Amino acid sequence: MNAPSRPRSTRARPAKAPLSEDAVIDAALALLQSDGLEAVTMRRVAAALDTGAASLYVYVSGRDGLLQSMQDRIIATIELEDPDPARWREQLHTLLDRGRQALVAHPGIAATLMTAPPSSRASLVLVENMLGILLAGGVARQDAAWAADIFAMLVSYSAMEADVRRADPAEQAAALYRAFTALPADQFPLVVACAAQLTAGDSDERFRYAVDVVTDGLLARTGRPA
Amino acid sequence: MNAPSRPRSTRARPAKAPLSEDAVIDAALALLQSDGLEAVTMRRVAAALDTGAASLYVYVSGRDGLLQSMQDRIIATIELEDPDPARWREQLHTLLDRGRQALVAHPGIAATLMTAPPSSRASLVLVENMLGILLAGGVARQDAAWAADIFAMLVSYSAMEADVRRADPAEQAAALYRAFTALPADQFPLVVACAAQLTAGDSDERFRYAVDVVTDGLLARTGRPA
DNA sequence: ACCTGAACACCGTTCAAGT
DNA sequence: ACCTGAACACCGTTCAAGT
Repeated sequence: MNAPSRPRSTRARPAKAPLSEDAVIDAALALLQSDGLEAVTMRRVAAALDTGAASLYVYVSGRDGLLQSMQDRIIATIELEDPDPARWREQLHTLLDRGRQALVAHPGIAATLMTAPPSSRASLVLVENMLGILLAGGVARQDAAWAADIFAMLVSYSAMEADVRRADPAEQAAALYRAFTALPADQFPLVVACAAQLTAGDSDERFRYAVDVVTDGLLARTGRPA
Repeated sequence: MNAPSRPRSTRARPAKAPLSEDAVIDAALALLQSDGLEAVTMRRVAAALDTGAASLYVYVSGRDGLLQSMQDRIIATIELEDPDPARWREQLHTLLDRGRQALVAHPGIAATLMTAPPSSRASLVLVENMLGILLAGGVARQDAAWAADIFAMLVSYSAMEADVRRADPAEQAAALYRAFTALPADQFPLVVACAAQLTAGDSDERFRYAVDVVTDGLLARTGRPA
């Protein structure tokens, strides 16, 4: 049973890549995309690699470390913008949208960004780029620094919202609208009156709005004494 | 060994409250405050109530339901503001600060708000109040509705940041500053140059800033065509 | 030197069996 | 009718024992 007639080229055992940190992260990302975040367990990732959970600890410090590495890999794929004072605001939108899309492409990862904010090289590159764009826009250093934090939060939050609303967002919004309008108007007059506004927009529109509001707020501060 | 001489009033067995949803939530909140979020397990909550985990399922739909109920209890404690056009901006800060403090007083609960946003009556009351304040400030309905979402996010995020920075925030900021200034200046010129700004401010200051920026952004839009 | 089976100390949730 | 012990199907992590 051990001398198969299958042709044995130099690549006879094709896939079965040797274990490595990258292989572990790849397997974990594949699992994340197919089965969601709670499927990313040490045991399941190991099973996907045809080994036991214990073997992963050679390449990864544990589940939290693995999640961090996954974040880094995703963040590193975000293409940067070369700051241009003539179109900085558009560049900001482009960069943040790319970040949001990278997270949305990996459902569940956004939630991990909130509990364990990334402090990796990849995220620093992003901060550097964001600072460049904001400073190109004439935003003061302190404002740019604190705004970078706010924008990062908007990206994560919006991606999380998109994760939650993935299934039939229009129907979810409609259900929310019905729930709001059905509330007792004497107790929730404004929620009832603003039901349409509260449920308006998909997560792209809401994201764009949030970025615009913060940007407008920054501009309102520019050149104004602290 | 079973007939103690201790005086036996009508309250001989003092604490041992009968199980109820409130009792379960109380026990869970106590555990949250003393041992953190990961200590809030069905088994440990049950143990604190001198029973088995299975007994909790009569009063609570499961761990997620329990966490939701805990959120609601905390949110319900937030005192509201009576919207006044003359001082709406101050009222907004007051309300949001109260929300933030309520979350910070229960370390770990903020993280659960991000993954499972509250849709309870208590949070609707808060949205109603926020809308009232913003509309009193002359903010347009659509802006107020979307801004309510952004402010809620700022509150949760800031509380989460405070949770993370609980231990020695000044030293953490100093360590971050050292890390930033130690970066290669050719690759991260702006992060190095803005190290002081990036690490400036405690979480109260950063929170106040974020609320102010968003408010300024809203005002910049007020009366401006969409 | 490298890898891993089996164990440890936990989880949330269910349900048959008890009172 | 109410409660719960014990079981089920999982976790992350460690480490002695194997190759």
